[in-house]
Amino acid sequence: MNPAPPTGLAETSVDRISRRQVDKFEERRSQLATAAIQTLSELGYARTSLREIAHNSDFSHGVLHYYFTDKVDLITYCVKQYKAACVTRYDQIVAVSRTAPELLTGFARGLAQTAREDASMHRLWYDLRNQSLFESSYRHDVAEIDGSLRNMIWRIVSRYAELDGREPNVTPTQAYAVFDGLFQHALWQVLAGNQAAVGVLEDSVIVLLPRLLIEFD
Amino acid sequence: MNPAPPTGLAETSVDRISRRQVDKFEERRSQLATAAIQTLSELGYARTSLREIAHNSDFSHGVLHYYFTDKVDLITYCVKQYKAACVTRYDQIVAVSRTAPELLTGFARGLAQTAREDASMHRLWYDLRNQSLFESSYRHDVAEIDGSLRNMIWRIVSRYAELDGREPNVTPTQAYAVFDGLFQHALWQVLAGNQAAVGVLEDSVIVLLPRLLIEFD
DNA sequence: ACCAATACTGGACAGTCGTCAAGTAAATCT
DNA sequence: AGATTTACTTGACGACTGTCCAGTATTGGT
Repeated sequence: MNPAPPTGLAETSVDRISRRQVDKFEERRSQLATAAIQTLSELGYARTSLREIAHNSDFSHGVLHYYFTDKVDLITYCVKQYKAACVTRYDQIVAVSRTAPELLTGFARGLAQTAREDASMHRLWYDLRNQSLFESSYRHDVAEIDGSLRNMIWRIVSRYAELDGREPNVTPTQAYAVFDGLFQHALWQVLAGNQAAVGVLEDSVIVLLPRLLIEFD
Repeated sequence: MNPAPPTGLAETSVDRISRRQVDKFEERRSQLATAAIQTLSELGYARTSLREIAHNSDFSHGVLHYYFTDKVDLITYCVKQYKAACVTRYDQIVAVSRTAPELLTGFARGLAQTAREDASMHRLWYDLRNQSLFESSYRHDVAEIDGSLRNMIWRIVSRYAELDGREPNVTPTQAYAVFDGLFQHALWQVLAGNQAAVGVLEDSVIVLLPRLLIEFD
């Protein structure tokens, strides 16, 4: 029923057509996934239904089974799409920072801004990560995103160490766990109404990141 | 319909009777909550139904509305009951440790053991904490438990500092966020099948706790 | 203009959900 | 022992769920 993906290497006219179809197909999938992500971030996994997702899109509920085989397929697709939008966020801070303090404050401010402005999006991430503890269907993709986030944090930590002329004294996993913990708690506070928590988060990052490097002798 | 709680100060015979009834009432509530917690820790919030909870108890599904007004009431009760069993866990380690290294290894080992043996229980905690980001009904009780856990961590950190003759250099919130982050990531690994993660957790705690104190000059 | 393939709608399905109430069993009191 | 309250069961209710499908609108090739 669904259009087949492009098959051969030589691009015949048939292939060109089917590729255009596949592009449109992918485009709509992405569009529906966006509506799904919005719904999920508002209601949470437990209370999100396919009908509600469709209601937040321009289409009826039946279309979801035209573009996705089932609910797991849809949400898996959402998780992957979320990743693409999220992971590269801090690489620019790494790129532009010329000194260690500059990178430090930039990173801290970036995390704080994310907690302030993208709170719903990130509670969705934590919700889905938690779902993967119960439904193994999501585990693989969640692990992939988690790894990407860990790498992102590590790029920051190791670049910070480099700019400061020192060496990291923790593993990537440890660094990620620390900042993830800080961010998560700030997020909880923010969503509970405590806007001041983003300032606390910012300060915490500034205090703790330097301590993840080896001490001066 | 439900027996009233004890009313007055002077304990008449009527009061004694009603208190006995209240005790039995509370006992059964606790019993049902235990079945609910077991179910929740196995299936997660999103897939736990009242019928499944009743199925994991000795009673039929109708009884749940005899002892709880609705689902929120039941789960709120579960959250509170969970707290009582969980929070005091590490205080004994603080009490018996005579030296800083002893407390350090005891704490690290305790966390690792918890991640190994009570994994399902704790993924339930994270699941419910996450639910509270979407359903404000649970927010108050979750915040209370979170505060208790933070205090528990802080007792360990401050006692560790005391035994080591130094001072903590982080806030209670920061310390809690760090160890919560480490624990959560280890828990994810364990539930994904990577048993080695508990060793990593143990090492991480031993590496990081000392760095939460002010450095020697 | 016609036709076939694609895109989408909207209703129906079987199942499950939380909730409730009528009815039975058990315990308690007089 | 009989009467009354408490404890619990069972079946039902309407609402909602994911899934599927027959049918309609839309598109694009010829």
